[in-house]
Amino acid sequence: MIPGPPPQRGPVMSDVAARAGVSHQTVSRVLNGHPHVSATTRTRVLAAIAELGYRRNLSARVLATGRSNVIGVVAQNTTLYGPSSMVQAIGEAALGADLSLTVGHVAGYDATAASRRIVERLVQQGAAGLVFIAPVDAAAEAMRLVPGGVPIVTVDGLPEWQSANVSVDQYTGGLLATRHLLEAGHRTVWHVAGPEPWHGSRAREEGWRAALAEVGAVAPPMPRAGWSAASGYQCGRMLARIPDCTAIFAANDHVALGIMRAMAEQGRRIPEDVSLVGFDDVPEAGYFHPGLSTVRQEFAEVGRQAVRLLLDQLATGTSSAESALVEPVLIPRATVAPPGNQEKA
Amino acid sequence: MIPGPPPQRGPVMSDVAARAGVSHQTVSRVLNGHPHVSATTRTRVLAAIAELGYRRNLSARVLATGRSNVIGVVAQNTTLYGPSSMVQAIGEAALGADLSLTVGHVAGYDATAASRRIVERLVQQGAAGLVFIAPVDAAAEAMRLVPGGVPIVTVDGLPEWQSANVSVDQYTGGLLATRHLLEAGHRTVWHVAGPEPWHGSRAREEGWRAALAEVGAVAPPMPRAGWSAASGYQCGRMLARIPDCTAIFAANDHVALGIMRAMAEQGRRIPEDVSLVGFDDVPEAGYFHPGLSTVRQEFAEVGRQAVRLLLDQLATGTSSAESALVEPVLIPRATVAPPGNQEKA
DNA sequence: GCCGAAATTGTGAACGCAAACATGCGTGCG
DNA sequence: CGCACGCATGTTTGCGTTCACAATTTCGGC
Repeated sequence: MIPGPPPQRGPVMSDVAARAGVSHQTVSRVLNGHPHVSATTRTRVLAAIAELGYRRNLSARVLATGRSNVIGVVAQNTTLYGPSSMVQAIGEAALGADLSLTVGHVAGYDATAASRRIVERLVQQGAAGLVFIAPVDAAAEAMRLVPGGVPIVTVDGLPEWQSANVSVDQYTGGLLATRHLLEAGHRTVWHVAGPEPWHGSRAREEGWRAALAEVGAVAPPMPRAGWSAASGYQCGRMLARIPDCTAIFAANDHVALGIMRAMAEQGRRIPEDVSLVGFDDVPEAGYFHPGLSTVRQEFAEVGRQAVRLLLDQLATGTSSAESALVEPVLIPRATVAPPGNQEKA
Repeated sequence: MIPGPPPQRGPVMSDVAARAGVSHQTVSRVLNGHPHVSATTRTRVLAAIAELGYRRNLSARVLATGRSNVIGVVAQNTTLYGPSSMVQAIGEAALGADLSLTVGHVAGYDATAASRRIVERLVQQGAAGLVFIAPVDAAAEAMRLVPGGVPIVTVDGLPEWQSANVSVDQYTGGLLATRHLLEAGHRTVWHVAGPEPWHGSRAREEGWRAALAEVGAVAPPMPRAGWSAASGYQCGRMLARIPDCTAIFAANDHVALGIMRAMAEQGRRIPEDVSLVGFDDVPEAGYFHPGLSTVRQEFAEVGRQAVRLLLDQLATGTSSAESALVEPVLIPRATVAPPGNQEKA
C-alpha cells in the first residue's frame, strides 16, 4: 500500500439521500436504473448527485454484488505494432459492449514473473474475465494462476490450451504471401522467419512451406530474425550475397525494411532483382522505398471476436473452447515483380 | 453490469482462519506483514492459504482502507510509437515502485467522450493517482472530472494547467534538429509540422523558429502534416517541387519517411539534394533508405519521472506543480549533408 | 515467585453499496 | 364496500476486509 495520509473520502450514497430527502436505497435504485421510481424523485436524486459531485464507490459495489464489469487484458511487448493494435482493438470492442478494460502491460520480453503478478492482481480486482494476448508460450504459464470460473479468451494462443481463442490465420497469411511470389514467376521463395517462440512465426513458416509444396518447390534454408528492422538487416546482408535468392517472404514489415536496406547496400534492386513480401501492413509500409507488398492482419476484427467470445462465456457461465480465425488479406504493392536479370552493382 | 450467473466466490479470510485454527484478524496480519505474529502461526496460516488457493478480495480491502495502490494512466493513440512507449515506460517504472497500473486506453482521435468515461471509472475504482498522457488539449478537459485530492501528473501537458508535469523538451529537440541542418551549411530549414492540437508540434515548431532566428535565417512557409507517413508524403510532394527546399525538419520519423518517398519519386536524392531530420528515433529509423537522422526522446526517463512526481504527491499529500523536462538527443545518421548541386532526374 | 511490560491473539465495528424483505399507499375488481 | 395487488419507498442485512481495542499469554528482572 501507498504510504502517506489517507485520501479524504468523497460524499457517499447516504449523503445524497439526505440531500434529496429520500433513503439511500432510492438513490441506489436511481443509479441502477431500477423501475418503480417516480419521475420527480428521480430528478431530485439526480440533482443531489450533481450538486454533491457524488460518484459511487466501485469497490463497495463490486463487494456487494460479487460481480464486476471489468475485463482484464494481459499483454506483452505493447510497443510492437501487432500487440498494441490488438490492445487498442480490444479496448474499442469492450467499450462498445459496455465493459471496462484493465490492461496489464507486461514489460519487456521477460514475461513470466511480471505476468504472474499482473494476473494475480487482475483476479484480486475481481475481473469478470481475462483476455490473454499470448503470442508466445510464456504467456500460457500465467493462465494457470487464474481460478476456475473466470472465463479466459486467448489471442494468438495454441489449440492445445483448450481455451477460447481468436487468432489471425497466419498460416494462410504465409500461404498468400508465398503464392503471390510464386505466381510472379519465382522458382522458389526464401523465408526470413520471426522469433521461434512466437506461434505466429511458426504458422507463417508452415504456410510458406505449404505454398512451396503445392508447386513442388524446394524450401531454401531459413534464416531467423527478431521482429526488428535491425535483425532483418542482418539476415538481409546474407541473403543479398546469394544470387539465387530472388524472392523473399519476411517475418514482418520491419524485418522486410531491414532486408530492403541490406539489398540496397549490395546494389540489388527491389523488385527488379529481388521480390519481397512483408507481414502486418504497418501504416507506413506503403511508403517504404519502394512500397512494400504485405499481408494485412485485421486487428479490429480480432478485438471484436475476442470480446464476443468472452461475453458468450460470461452469459452462459460455461467456459467454451470455441475459437475464431480472422483471415488476413494480401496487399500487393511495388516490391514484387517477375524474376529479371541478375545484375550486380 | 454483466448479465448471467454470478461468479462463484472463492474462499475468504475466515475460511483460511478456520482452517489454520486462528481468527480472521491473524490471517490479515500475516497477509499484511504486521509484527507480533509468531512464526508457527504464520506458517500455519500460509499453509492454509496455499491449500485453499485463497486470494484476498481487493475490493473489500480498498473499501476498508480507503486507499489503493493502483494508479491510473489515461492515454490516447496508443498505437502511435510515442504514446505506446510512454505507457510502457510508466508501466515499468510503476512496477519498480510497487504500484499497480490500470491503463485506460482512449480509442481513436476523438478523445473527449471516451476519456471522460475512463477518468470516471478510474476515479470510481479508487485510483490513488492519475497520469494523463496529454499531448493534446482535449485530454485536459477530462482532468477537470478528477476530484480534488487525487494527485495528477501530466505527461506532455501545458504549464498553464498547473499540474505536476513531465515532458520531453521538444523545443530543444526542434532546436537541435534545425541547428544540425544549419550547421551542415543550409541557408535555411523547412519544417513540416505535426498536427496543430499537439503541444509537441508547437514546441518543435518554436524550436525550429528559434534556431533559424539564431542565424538570422528567414522561416519558409510551414506545411502541416499528421503524424503519418501518408501525410508526410502529401507534404513531400509539394516540397519536392521547390528547388530552394534543400533542408527539412520533419514532425516525426514517419512523416520523414513519407517525405523521403515523395522526394525519391521526384528524383531528388537524400541527402545529396535534400537533407532531412526526423523526430522520435523509432526503432526502424536507422533502416530507412538512407538511415534517418533524427532526435530521440527518452521515454523510459519520462516514465520514471512521471512515477516519481506521482509518488511525491502521494507521500506528502500535497498536489505540487513541480515539473520535469527530459532532454532529447540528436542521432545523426545519413540524411544530412551539405547543400550540393541541384540536379533533377 | 511476583509484577509489569511486551508479545500474541481475539472481538466488534466500520467501510459503501446492493439485495432481500418490509411498509404504506392508492386503485381496480368482484 | 372490502380485498388484493401493484407501485413507490424505507429498513435491514451482508459482501470481505481492516482498524481500534480488548483479552490473554509469555517473559525478564528483582
